Amino acid sequence: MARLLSQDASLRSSASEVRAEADRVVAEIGALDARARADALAALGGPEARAPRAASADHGAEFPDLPGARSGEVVLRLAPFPSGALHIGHARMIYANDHYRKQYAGRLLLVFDDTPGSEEKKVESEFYDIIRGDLDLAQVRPDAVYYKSDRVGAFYPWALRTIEAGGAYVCHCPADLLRANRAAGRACAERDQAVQETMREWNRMLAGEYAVGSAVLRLRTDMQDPDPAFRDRILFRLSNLDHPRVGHRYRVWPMLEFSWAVDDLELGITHVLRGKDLVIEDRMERFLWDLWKVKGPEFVHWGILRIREAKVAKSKAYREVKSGVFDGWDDPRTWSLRSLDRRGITSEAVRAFILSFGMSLSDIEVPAESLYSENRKLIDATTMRRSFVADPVEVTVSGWPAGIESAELPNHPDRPELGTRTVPAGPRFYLARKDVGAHAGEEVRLKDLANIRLPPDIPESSGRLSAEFTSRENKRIPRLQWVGATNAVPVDLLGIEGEHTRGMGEAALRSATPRQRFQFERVGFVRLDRGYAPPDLPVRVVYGHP
RNA sequence: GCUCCCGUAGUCUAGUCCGGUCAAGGAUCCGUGGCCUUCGACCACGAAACGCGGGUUCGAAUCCCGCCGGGAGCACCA
Repeated sequence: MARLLSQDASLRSSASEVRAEADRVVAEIGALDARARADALAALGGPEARAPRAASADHGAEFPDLPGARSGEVVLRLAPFPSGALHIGHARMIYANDHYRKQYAGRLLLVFDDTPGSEEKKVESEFYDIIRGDLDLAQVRPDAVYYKSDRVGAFYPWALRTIEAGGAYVCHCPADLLRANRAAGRACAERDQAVQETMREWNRMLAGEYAVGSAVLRLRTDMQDPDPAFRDRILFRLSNLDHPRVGHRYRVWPMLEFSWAVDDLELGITHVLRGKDLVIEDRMERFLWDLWKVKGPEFVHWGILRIREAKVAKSKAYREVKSGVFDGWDDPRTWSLRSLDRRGITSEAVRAFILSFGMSLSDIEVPAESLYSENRKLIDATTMRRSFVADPVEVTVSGWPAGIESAELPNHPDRPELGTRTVPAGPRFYLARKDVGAHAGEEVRLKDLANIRLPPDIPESSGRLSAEFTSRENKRIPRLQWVGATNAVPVDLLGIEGEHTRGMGEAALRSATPRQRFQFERVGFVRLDRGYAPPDLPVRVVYGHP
């Protein structure tokens, strides 16, 4: 109908009649089956019937073309601050950049944004390697690596240029006064400073004549700027924090915006991809480039992303790791990339998960379930099944048929090509206390094996009890997960809240080696941390997801 | 408070620039059934959305205005 109207304006005035007629025709067509419809269409010489709309591989999420980008000429950057391991929150920075690098056959630079930070957020030497390891895990290899701390000297000429252009002044206001003035839109007396005076002051800063906190170089924007955040922002400040790479060599350090205004130029960055929490930095960089009369890269943003389960504050993770409350940077509670790896969550799953959000500017909070779903798609078909029971009770089955000493179980119920394993089966078993309690006095089936009757009274704490064999007939009664007691292995299951669950695993787990993935039936996917080390170290596995 | 950004099912996302084929597509989650000796996977079916109010138009998720809601920034951190 739309096509009719758009092609013949004269019909528009009688649109309601056209609609009625169109509805009749559509109803008529709708009554035909697909084949008749296609035939009729062909008879009219029309186009082939359209296939139903198809979704793309990335769930259809959008990555619009980068403005002005040409294949082979795009240069992007990753700019982590080395004060912790890379978190799942960093994954968007990593994969969005990597996605565009591939799309445009571009280059991706790793630039450690290692200016000294603050007392609360310090640069620490161990994190350079940790972050590079995290990128390896993520399977994103930078084309080159730079360090801001190597480039401090490169920033000073640009500071001079800014001062000469009349764009900056040295301010001695204490931090709180500076903030109050900014909020009030009030200029301090030093704002009128002449270029020559600023030059002298700047040299005094460099010469170390001022105490930390007593002088800053500020950009002269406009103290009446409608955005209070943009009023005369700071360009350089003094810091005497010991830097892991350059020690105390520099006292005058650029703020993030200034350092990037320079490096985005000097490193030849063509496109800056960042979260929209950093939009004011765009404006700062552009302001400086205008002052310097140069042209800088384009900016593209994404919205704020939160993972519902991963709301741990970065500073909290840092404290807990340092104090030893957390295992380390791969403790599941950190939600670091390495902790996901430890849980058996593949980098491909993380990538697919992140790319599913596209470059949307919406602020979103997603459940980790979506990530788990991606991982399941990737590992389910190749992951062997194993039995594990938590909080086990040893059950001895009386009347167990002689001759049944083991069972051959498939490694994967849907994939016979993964083979089978043989596990000892009875008369002694481990069953989960929870299962036994829920079916006291009932006949239950040991999954894939035989039926037994549980005793009516289950002692709260006893470690063992007895049951009786009933039959091997495949009855539709509750089926319980079991582990044959012979050669069973103690297992320590580390959960994502850092909790440990002790249980028993089937004999086949004796030979399992670190980094192997399994699905513990009815529990979830796990990854082995440490193999069995008798006499006292249980197999340790880390829980991944259902 | 000021500045900027964002509002499509429970949660993400496509569609919005260039109004009609969108009685809105996909994913995930949830429910039911199947397969069936996993609470996993797979298959089938089902439930589920254009924030609100005006306007323009034959026709609005799409354009305009107002409102409401959410987020971010307002560090001598990054």
